[in-house]
Amino acid sequence: MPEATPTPSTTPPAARRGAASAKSEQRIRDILRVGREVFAEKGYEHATTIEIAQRLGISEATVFTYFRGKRELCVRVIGDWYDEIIGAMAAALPADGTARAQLAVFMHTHLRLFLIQGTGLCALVLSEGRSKGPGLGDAIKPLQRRYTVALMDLLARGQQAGEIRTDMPLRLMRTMVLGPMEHVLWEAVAQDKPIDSERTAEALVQMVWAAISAGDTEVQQLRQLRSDLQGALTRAG
Amino acid sequence: MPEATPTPSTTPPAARRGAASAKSEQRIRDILRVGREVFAEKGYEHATTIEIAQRLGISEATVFTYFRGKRELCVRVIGDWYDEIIGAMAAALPADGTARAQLAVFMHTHLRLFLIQGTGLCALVLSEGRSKGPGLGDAIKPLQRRYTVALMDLLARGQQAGEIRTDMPLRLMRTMVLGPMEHVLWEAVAQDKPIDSERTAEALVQMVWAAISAGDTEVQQLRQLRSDLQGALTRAG
Amino acid sequence: MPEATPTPSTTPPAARRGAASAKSEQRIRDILRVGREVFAEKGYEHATTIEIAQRLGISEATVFTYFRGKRELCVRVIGDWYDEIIGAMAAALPADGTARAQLAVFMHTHLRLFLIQGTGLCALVLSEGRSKGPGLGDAIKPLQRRYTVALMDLLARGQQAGEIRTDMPLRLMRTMVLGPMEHVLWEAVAQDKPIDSERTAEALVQMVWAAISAGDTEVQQLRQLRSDLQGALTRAG
Amino acid sequence: MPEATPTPSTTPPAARRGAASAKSEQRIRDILRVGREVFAEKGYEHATTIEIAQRLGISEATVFTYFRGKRELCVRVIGDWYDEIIGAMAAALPADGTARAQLAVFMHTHLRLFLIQGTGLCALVLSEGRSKGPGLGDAIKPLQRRYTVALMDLLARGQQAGEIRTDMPLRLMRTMVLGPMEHVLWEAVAQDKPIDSERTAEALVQMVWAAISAGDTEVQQLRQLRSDLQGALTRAG
DNA sequence: CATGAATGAGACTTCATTCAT
DNA sequence: AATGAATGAAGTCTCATTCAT
Repeated sequence: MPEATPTPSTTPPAARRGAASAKSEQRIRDILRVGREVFAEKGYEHATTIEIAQRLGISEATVFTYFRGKRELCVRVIGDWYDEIIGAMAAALPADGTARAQLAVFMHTHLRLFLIQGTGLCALVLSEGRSKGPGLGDAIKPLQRRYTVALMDLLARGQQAGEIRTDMPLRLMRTMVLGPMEHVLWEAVAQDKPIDSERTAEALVQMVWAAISAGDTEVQQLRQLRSDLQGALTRAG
Repeated sequence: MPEATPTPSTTPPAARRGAASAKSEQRIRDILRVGREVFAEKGYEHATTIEIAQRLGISEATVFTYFRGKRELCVRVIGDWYDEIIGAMAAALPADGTARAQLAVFMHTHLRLFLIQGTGLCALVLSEGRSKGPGLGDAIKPLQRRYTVALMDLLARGQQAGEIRTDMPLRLMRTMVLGPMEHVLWEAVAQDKPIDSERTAEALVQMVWAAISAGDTEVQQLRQLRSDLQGALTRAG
Repeated sequence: MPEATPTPSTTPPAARRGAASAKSEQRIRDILRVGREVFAEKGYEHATTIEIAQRLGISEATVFTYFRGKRELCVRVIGDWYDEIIGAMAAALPADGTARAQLAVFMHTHLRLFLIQGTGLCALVLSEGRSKGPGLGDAIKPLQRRYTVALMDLLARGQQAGEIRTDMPLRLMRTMVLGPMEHVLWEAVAQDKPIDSERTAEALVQMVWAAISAGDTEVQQLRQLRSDLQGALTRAG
Repeated sequence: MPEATPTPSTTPPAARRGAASAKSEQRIRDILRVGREVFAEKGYEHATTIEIAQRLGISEATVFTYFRGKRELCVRVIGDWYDEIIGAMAAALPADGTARAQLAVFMHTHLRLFLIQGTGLCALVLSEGRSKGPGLGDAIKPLQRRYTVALMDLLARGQQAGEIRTDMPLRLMRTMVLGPMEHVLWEAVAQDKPIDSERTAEALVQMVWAAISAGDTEVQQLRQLRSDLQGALTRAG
């Protein structure tokens, strides 16, 4: 589905012909597929165009026939990947249900998606998300934002339903959801040790929910009291 | 204080330097300082030895007089930085106090430390933490472990004191603490927009504590707090 | 003829080259030819890849397109040279005949071959034959062994035929054959003065043969020769 | 004895003071001694001035206080070594006696001298004997010539005494003596396997003597006949 | 006299990218 | 459309050598 929308943001230098032939579309898909492999395995800097070409048994120059350069290819790879996980997440998230249930689905799905594709792409995105200069960062950020929209909506709806606490900015609650999962994924990457995504997700859901849920009224009020107090003390310095 | 222990892990090229004179120590400090800058700005791969030399107005060869190579310099840079933050954290953490108070100190200190030094080094460590080959990964991991020891101790003591839940593995609770903070730091890095470290830390502490506290205890403490407060107000007239 | 067997021992960098086209084969030959020149003139250490490239009017990078590195190129140069002389020697040596006749052919051919190709390669092989580290030594030794096999066979057959003394180890007799020739070649190299290979070879053959022949046999042969000669003169009237 | 004659061919840059102090003479001897070690182990190209300095526990610069540079130091090292072996050979060679006896002494002594010092210096001399450019070659050649004078005299006297054949140029007979010994030494170097110098020398003496001795009159005459015949045939095409 | 410190001059090697065929 | 071939630009690292102190 994602590749079905050949975002022409990346105009190949030569492939100017209006409609891409079936053959050339296949080529593009091949390069994207193998490019994803290589970038995931090696990271952006250590990936080489020649390795991508060799794995496909094609010439290095052919890669440049379809993509303006290494960076553009990588941007496409990451873009396609985001398209996939955004799509998969949309398909997995139930249209309705409690916020907690939706959060559970989100987190389970997130961990599964990121682990399924190997942790390489996860690392790629996390690593190259910065890289000042003319890096990939600028291309990646919008995608990340698009991806987190679903989570933000979920959280906002939870607040309106009174399930999720309202004394914290949405931004920070998003962090409470995504941060632990990224950390877990980093550990998996670093140790190259696959984790039990289901078990881990379930445990994290429990803790995250405890962190962001509205709790019963009394507790909520008490928390508000404490928060006010601390703020006052801080200001009083 | 951390640099006061000149870890001789970095032997100069062929042990050219015997006893470090005042001048050579200054040179080493200069190179480490500028190296930290450049590695933080550019990341390991994009940093170049020539840039480090040029910023100091010295010859590239001089850098190699004091450090065996680019990798060794970077390892030393990261090592010194870890020494600093581990030392600072040790100095900041109170010897006793409730687990919650200690956690609050830990998180406030963590965010402050990582933001003070610029986000570059944070990014460097997070990025190069993997890097299969003979990368920095192997040199960084032990440092990270050393750093998180303080947190693990804190959590374990909290469990023994009944403050922290015991139905979750320590590892995942560590993730609940570090994950959100890393995520917040990443956002700061990506948007190059400084965050209010104190406010953010306070909010995160509240949520993280809700996630990992023994629960019942929290309510009890809150009630105690309300009770104390009312008593105080009464006494204050 | 030797180059006709494109020993794929030298895999191009990351096997960039698949099937060798006519053009690329020509390039490889060019580089090998010039590489042979430069290595012969300068020796391994003093030869530079940039000089090889410049003499061909090509980029240094092109050299590395066809050869993995300086060492590999040099190994290939030496290997090809050995292939040539081993082939030439095999072609020159008669299948049968007395040991003395064969030795004469061997020595004449040896001197001619080593002088024809310039003494540089000879010096290269002799010089770099050691070079502890990861030098060329390990690559050269098997070739030298292959080359001397012909000589060893010759000597062994001579012993069995009773022509060559059996009171000395084969190894030392090989030394008696090769040593003087190498010495003569060294002198030629050092003085850059070409020698009369035929005359020198003939003289050396006589002395070497005196050193290794079965002795009694020689006298007998000489007497036979005189006798034959006298008979021939008589018949010739 | 050799170092006792501080050939001022190598004028140290600074040590201009007429009489070298005892202390500075010791320094020079130390550097020469260690330099010999290092050059012997590594060869000229792979030896580094810093290693020589480090083994002595002195500064690299100090080496340059006493020697103009690496090359000059190496030339002195080789020169001193030649002085030693020339002196040792002179001491070993008997003033009179048969040519065969003298040859035996010469060869035994030669092999012993070259092996005693390790094969490294031998390899150094043999290797760097060439090296065009501003190599060591030019400095080594005169020494080699000086060394071989003793052998040439020996051979000439043998001819006059009728012990050594006169149908070969002296130059080639010198080659018959030195060549096999160098070859044997090369093998020892290449295989790093020490050889039994006495046994080897004895065997070589026997063969070499067979090669260059006058033999009895009949044989000599027969050889002359054969030689004449071959020459005639060659000329006749 | 000894040396700590600094460096200029290269060497080898990698890779993304271009272009004629 | 595909590619063989070529390369510019850059980067890391080594070492003999100089000089002020």
